[in-house]
Amino acid sequence: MEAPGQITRFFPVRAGGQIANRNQIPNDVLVLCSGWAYRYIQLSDGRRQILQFLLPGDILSPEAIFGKSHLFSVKALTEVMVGGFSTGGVRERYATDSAMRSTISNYGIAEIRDAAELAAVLGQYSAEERIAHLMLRLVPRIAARNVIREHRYPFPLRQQHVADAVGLTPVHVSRIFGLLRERGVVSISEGVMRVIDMPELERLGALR
Amino acid sequence: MEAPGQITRFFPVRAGGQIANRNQIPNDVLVLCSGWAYRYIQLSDGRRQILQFLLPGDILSPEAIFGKSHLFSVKALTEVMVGGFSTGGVRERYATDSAMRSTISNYGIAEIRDAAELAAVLGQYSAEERIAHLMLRLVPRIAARNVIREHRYPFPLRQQHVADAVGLTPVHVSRIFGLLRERGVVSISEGVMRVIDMPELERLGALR
DNA sequence: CGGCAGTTTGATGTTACTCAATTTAAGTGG
DNA sequence: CCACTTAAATTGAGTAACATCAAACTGCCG
Repeated sequence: MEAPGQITRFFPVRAGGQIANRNQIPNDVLVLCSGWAYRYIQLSDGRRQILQFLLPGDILSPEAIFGKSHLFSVKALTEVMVGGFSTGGVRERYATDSAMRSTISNYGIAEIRDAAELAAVLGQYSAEERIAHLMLRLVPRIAARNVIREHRYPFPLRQQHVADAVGLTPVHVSRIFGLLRERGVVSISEGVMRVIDMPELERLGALR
Repeated sequence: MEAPGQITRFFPVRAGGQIANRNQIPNDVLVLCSGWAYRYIQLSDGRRQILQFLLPGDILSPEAIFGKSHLFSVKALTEVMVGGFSTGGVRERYATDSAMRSTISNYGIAEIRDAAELAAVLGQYSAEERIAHLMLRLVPRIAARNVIREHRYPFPLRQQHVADAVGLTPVHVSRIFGLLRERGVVSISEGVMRVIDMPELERLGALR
């Protein structure tokens, strides 16, 4: 067996490309090395729910650690590089290394928390609140990976992605974007999100 | 230290009573021994999202295993009995017993899957589909714990609980219940859910 | 019998969806 | 550099789904 923790694959995926399919059995634990991706659940009638946007360093398929079939499908949003660790190696370390166990269990708990908060937002929040919440969650994650000047965050999502993430139509997302821009809260265009009034964004979107 | 896996507390909670609060640090890993309870996230303006209904045998607070603060609040729906295991004991077994690790990690994965599916339902499904989905998920879980005759399932939820679980108002839940009853799909009254047309219920509520 | 919590029903209001047209932005090939 | 094409975003008008408000009804318990 190869050394645990070793990257066994490293490959590019072009923007829009499929990286994993729900219910398939994974070969590796996949990690996003560069670019953006997203997890989603596809319904047979064409609707889909985007569950999480993934940034460099994120694990694409946490369930793969335990050799279970994929819980979600994953697609590349931009051009990405993906690294793959052998599941065997990771599970080996999970069994023997208590620091690794702690890392993985914390990761799992964060996943549960995020999914539950998303459910609360989708169940209870209005269109405006949902969109504000999405922005608010992305801001610190983008900031952790990019140099941010003048509150301008790289933002490669199309309005269709936002719509699928918050359970609205792209048309309605466009209207809300217009509203938020007009009211001087955030302004999204040309792949950049500019946060103008952070306190207001928090008031709208924070989970309290 | 007490023997791991030992029940250290065992206590009743009356219907409607609080069992755990989000963000508090848990003392024990709590297990529901009898009755119904539910996990939810409470918002400061009074709205709340019910995330899961809990039946006997369910762990009320899975995150407690790792000593993290509660991810959700928990309330008793009916009168319940709750058992508490010391977190220390469970974590001890988690570290040393690989079967225990596997059980817990599977449990965690199921939690992530359920929360993600809930998010998909809340984000994408119509009122009717959401309610059908809720019923559909409950049916096998109720059946595993009760003798079912003539497709009649014990169902202690008030319409307010259903509303908070699917993100609708109680008034609208009442209308949809009326519709489903009239169309001969399911009929809910007096604490009993009667499934009349299971295939139709699946067609409406299954996640495909 | 009266009171209370929960459900049902009706009327009306609001939010978000649908459909369709227009504008904008970003290529692409001449 | 400029028509031409195409994908994405915006805007408007009409509609459907769900919320709100309020009243009536039900079953239950004292």
